[in-house]
Amino acid sequence: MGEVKSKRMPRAVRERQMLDAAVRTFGRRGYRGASMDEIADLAGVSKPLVYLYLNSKEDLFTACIRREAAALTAAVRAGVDPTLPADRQLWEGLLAFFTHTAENPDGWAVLHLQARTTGEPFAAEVHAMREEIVTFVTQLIGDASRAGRRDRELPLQEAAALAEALVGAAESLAAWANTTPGVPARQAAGTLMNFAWAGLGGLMEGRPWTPPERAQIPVAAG
Amino acid sequence: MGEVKSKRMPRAVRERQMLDAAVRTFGRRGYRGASMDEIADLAGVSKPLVYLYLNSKEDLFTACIRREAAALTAAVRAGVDPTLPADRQLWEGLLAFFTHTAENPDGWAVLHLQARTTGEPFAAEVHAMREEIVTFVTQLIGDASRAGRRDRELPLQEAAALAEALVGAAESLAAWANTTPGVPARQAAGTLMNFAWAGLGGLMEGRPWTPPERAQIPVAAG
Amino acid sequence: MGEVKSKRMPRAVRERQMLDAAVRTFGRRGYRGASMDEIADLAGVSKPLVYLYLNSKEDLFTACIRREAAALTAAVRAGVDPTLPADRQLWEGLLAFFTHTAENPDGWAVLHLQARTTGEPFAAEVHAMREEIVTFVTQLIGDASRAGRRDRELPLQEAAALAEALVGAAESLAAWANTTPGVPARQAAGTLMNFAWAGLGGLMEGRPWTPPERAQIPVAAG
Amino acid sequence: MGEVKSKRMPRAVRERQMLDAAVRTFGRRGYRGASMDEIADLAGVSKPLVYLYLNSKEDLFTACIRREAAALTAAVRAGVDPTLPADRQLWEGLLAFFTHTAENPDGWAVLHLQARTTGEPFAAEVHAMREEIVTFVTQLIGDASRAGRRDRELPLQEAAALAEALVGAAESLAAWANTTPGVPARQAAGTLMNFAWAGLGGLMEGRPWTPPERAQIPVAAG
DNA sequence: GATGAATGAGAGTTCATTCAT
DNA sequence: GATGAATGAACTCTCATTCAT
Repeated sequence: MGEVKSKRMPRAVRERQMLDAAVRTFGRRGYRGASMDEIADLAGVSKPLVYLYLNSKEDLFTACIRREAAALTAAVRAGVDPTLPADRQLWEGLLAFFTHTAENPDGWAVLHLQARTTGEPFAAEVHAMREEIVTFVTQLIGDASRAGRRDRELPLQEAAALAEALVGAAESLAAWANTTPGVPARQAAGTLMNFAWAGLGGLMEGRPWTPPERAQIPVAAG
Repeated sequence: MGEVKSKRMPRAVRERQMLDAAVRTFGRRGYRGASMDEIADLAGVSKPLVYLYLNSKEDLFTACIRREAAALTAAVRAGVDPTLPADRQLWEGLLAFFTHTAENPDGWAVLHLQARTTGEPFAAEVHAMREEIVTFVTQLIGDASRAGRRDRELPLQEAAALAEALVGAAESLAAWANTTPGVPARQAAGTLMNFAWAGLGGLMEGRPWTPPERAQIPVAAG
Repeated sequence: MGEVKSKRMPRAVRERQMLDAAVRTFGRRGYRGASMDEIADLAGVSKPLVYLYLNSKEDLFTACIRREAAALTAAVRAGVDPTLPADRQLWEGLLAFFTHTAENPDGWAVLHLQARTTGEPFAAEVHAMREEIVTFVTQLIGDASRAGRRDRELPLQEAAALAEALVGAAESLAAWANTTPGVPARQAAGTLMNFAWAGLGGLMEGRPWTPPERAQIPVAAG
Repeated sequence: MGEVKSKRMPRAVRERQMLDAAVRTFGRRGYRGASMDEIADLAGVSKPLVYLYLNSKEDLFTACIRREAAALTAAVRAGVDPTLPADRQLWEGLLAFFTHTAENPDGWAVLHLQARTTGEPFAAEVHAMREEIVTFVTQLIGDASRAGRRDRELPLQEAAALAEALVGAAESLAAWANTTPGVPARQAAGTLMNFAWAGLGGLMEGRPWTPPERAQIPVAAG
């Protein structure tokens, strides 16, 4: 015996196989470049079964987006301890984010590259997830601001713009880290944390942000 | 009277019309989502003429990428005065970049969103342009570092990673500024300049980077 | 009732229908003149199904050539008894050849007219089959020569050239017999056999080749 | 000085250039495979000029057929001396035929391969020319028959069928001689003359047809 | 007389999607 | 529950043909 012909599997399992195949195919070929044939083949099922379970290409893509978005936000949430100070929370969130995207490159490609370029029904889906993260970061920045010097608290809109920049930088660095060999998640997170917290100015003046516990987080390599 | 049927135009003019239409269509629909029919219609010509002048969909897309990449780098180069100090150069470059992308949203979409997701022949084309910019920013960071405190000069690899983060942040902010109404190029550039130069830490401690001339560049609104 | 919509047939049957339609269409219109639409219509199926089963126009044409070439050589081989003397073998081969081409005019047109004019991938396919036949005839001529007067055995090259002429004459006569009404296969074979074996000189001197069994094979009609 | 831009040529010359280009292109690509663009390019003129002079692709192809057919029949006619005995006339005709087709391979391809496979308006054009030649050969065979033994004169229909076979063999040998290197026109004509006049039987019994002294065959070279 | 500019019509091919079994 | 059979619609690309200059 063996799994040569593993027919008659419970629906949930089959569905997961299909989504796995779809995420991989959409992530590499894009929405239009991916064909239902290829996805069905990769999932090891017939095409009509894909339609029976997932209705249409649109629905299938949406299901991929939702699953991957949920997985990413869950991973980040799970990595952050909300009782810690803001900078520590940010550090942990970044670490979780870079780790998850590195481990799920196809899922990340679906979210970051493909869903955003394929047009409205899908872009909105991703936008919602992103908004959640940006809001979280905005709050973090606000908290840190209040906990810092009292002279000048950052107004909300300013904090939002900064959160946008920070999240954008993280997204770009994730793509860069996934593409460039030898750049682990921890290092990407370190680079960005330094950049964000100390700024170029601070870095050049020898005042880097210092990560917790593991004393040395090198900015790039060395 | 009336330009109802403005036929028979010199080749150069028609070609520009076609590229304009193609950039707009590719930018909004993506490479595969765009149809040559739609492009020809939008350009006001017949499909065969598009093929006569631009050869194929691939060639047309490549021509779009090249034109837009050249326009963007030209705009940034024109905006920067290489005799100024590094932070001023960065500021001017960002301003030029945000201004140009705001004025050419479709061109920017082609470069940033579509070309990178459509696969190798095209992604490489954009990668070359981006590399040029990243190198420029890396040098800027290096220069600033050498001009600052001598205690610790940033190593090249560190500067490169920071440049990557900075460029990535700029790219993301450009998309954000183009999408969010009421965020002009100047403000996007200001936010990013502050973020990069002072860092969140610096900002929260009331040490923002101060832009030249026009005394106050508020981070977000104001 | 009625077979108005006889859908859902097994693949093998559909494939044969498609090949039949393709042979007919290619035979009459030529490779380029035939459209996949027409072939699909004639086969009673939709175009995508033709592509699903036969891949491309090129592959479809190649499949036609192979099928018809195999059928023709099989028919000739089946008609010839290799234990008989050379002239009897030639007679039987010609008879089988003219009979088969008369019964499959479209297949013969594909092989003789269309495949040879459509360019290299296809011409080579037919050339191989023809070579087989020419070789067979060359051997026959050589055998007959050895069995005849010993004064002068035909050298191989001469036999090959004669075989070429004989096969060429047969091909031309096949087209003529197929086009001219009232010229049955048996008569075409008789004419050629006389021409080949006795030559014009022998015929005019009243020394025709005499076919076996059925005493009288008239040269043309009568 | 210099023919760099040899514009403004008399119509007759331009037309000949176009026909030359057309014969070459049609001969190699076939009617449908040849594009008016390629023909105009090869002729060194613009496409509208081709249309101005030759009206349409159909007309152009017809013009090619007519010109090449006229040239071929003229060459054969010029090679034959009608005062000689029948076998000598046949020999001279074959020699002229093989010589002309060897010297005009594209023209021969248009007549023999392309025009016959492209469908009715064109096939009829070639058929007429061929009929002329077949009739000529039929007469030759009849003459020879009457001049030979009186026992049995060949009936007309028999002579016609033999003429058909002879012409068919000649056509096939022409293609073979043009394709096979090292087979000059004289040899092809010799092979066929032997085949036709003596027959395989006669050849094998050592009674070949003997060509006239080489001296007075001025058809090809000398 | 000669041509650059332009197109209507149709070709091969692919794909998301649905029955009938 | 699962699939082999089948298709409507759309897409890229080409070609013969014609104006306007």
